[in-house]
Amino acid sequence: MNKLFLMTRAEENYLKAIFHLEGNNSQTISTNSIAEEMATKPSSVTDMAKRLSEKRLLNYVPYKGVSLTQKGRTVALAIVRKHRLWEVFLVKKLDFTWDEVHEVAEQLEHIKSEKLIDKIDELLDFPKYDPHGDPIPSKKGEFHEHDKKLLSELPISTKGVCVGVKDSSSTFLKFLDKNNIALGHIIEVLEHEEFDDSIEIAIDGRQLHISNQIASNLYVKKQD
Amino acid sequence: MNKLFLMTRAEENYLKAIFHLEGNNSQTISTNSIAEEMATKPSSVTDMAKRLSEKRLLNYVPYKGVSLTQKGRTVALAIVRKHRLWEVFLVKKLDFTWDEVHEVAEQLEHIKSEKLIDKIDELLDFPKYDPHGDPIPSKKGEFHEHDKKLLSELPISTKGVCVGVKDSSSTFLKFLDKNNIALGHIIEVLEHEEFDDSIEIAIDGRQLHISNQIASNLYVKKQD
DNA sequence: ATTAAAATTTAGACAAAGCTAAAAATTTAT
DNA sequence: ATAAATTTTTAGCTTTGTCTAAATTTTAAT
Repeated sequence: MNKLFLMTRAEENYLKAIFHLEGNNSQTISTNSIAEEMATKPSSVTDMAKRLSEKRLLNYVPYKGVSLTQKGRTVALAIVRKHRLWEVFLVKKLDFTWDEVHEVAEQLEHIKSEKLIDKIDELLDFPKYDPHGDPIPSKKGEFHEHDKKLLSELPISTKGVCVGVKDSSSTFLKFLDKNNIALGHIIEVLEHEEFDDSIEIAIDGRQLHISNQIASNLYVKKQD
Repeated sequence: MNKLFLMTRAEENYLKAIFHLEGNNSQTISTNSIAEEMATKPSSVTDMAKRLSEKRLLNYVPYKGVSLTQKGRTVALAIVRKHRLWEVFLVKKLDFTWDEVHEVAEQLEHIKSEKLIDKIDELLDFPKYDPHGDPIPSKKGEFHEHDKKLLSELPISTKGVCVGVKDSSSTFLKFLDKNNIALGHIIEVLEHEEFDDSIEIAIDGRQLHISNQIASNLYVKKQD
């Protein structure tokens, strides 16, 4: 029936990377940017672009770039779904911290068993977001992003719930842990230092001074 | 430190296959038998034998056969441990049946994360046997087989607890399910038909007539 | 509108892991 | 003990996915 099963690991990784690069804005993606994202060489990307184009997973126009076909997007969504569900599993069931999950999920996302991932989904009670606040596509590929904005864009004296991180590197996540900043916490912007765009925030009854670098990597949902 | 991490999937599968072929009797294994076990060609086995020998994971003497080195045995045990722990996980936590787990565990056994498998082990409360009654090596590689014998070898009027299956093919396991034979059940041999070596057994208060083919694929532990 | 710079593709190589067909070694049978 | 049969290895080829270096195309700059 569907040939999604005979995807190689490399092919899956390319589709996933392109999915991430496409983001919302659906422009065409350069081979160069894919190479950078995947820590490989542009010439390797070209090779793979041809193969995936053969398989109707990518639209590829030489020298112009690449975009996911409908079929390619479906495959990419399935992988992202698996990746994020495994992340939730690791955190909720095995007490991994949110900075430990990515590496392992990169492996687990390639396990081929529809039943397995559906059972994991069920075990976790069908979570909508992963430990970093990123949305988890449903079995049908539906998902919705939080209505979020960067903390750095939140006006003074307004409050927001922390709903995600932009940078999910281990160092950033560990910094947040150390400062007791976690998803679900309410943050109020108290002051804005014009000189370096750092801000003073209130969180959990504490006051904290954070750099713009931090604030522009934290997503908040504006409170009504 | 240890290079166990840069094993490829193929290499791991070879070591596992050789481990299974070695069994208790520690003779040298022919390339032919490995090829058969792995559904591949003897020439491919020779190639891999050389590579694994290079890596000090196998003792390989051309034309004479192959055996695991201590290092190779350690790697093989780690893979078997992962395979069997995942099988328990699938059955106990995700309601897979014992005939469904093998295929998925074949994939999961290659996930590289010591923390992951140790947490799974803990979540399952350090099981000693997998769903087919095979022993699970501990983190240190220790395990002990049940003191089992084949049901076909149990004398008349003696009882045994069912502790494992020899054949763990889906068809055999489904047959057992259909006849309500599961690990832990007590079986008494009532009669022995000399003509075809079939036997009459009592299990769960029922009486059942089973062929020698069945009886010689079921392990029991003799009751005291 | 040329030219220079940057991005992209092509060509050719390589490693892993497999295959087939032929050659060599070992075992078995007469 | 030799020939036949079997097992094992070698040699050479294939595919996947990568790389480097060279060639080509596109974009940017004067």
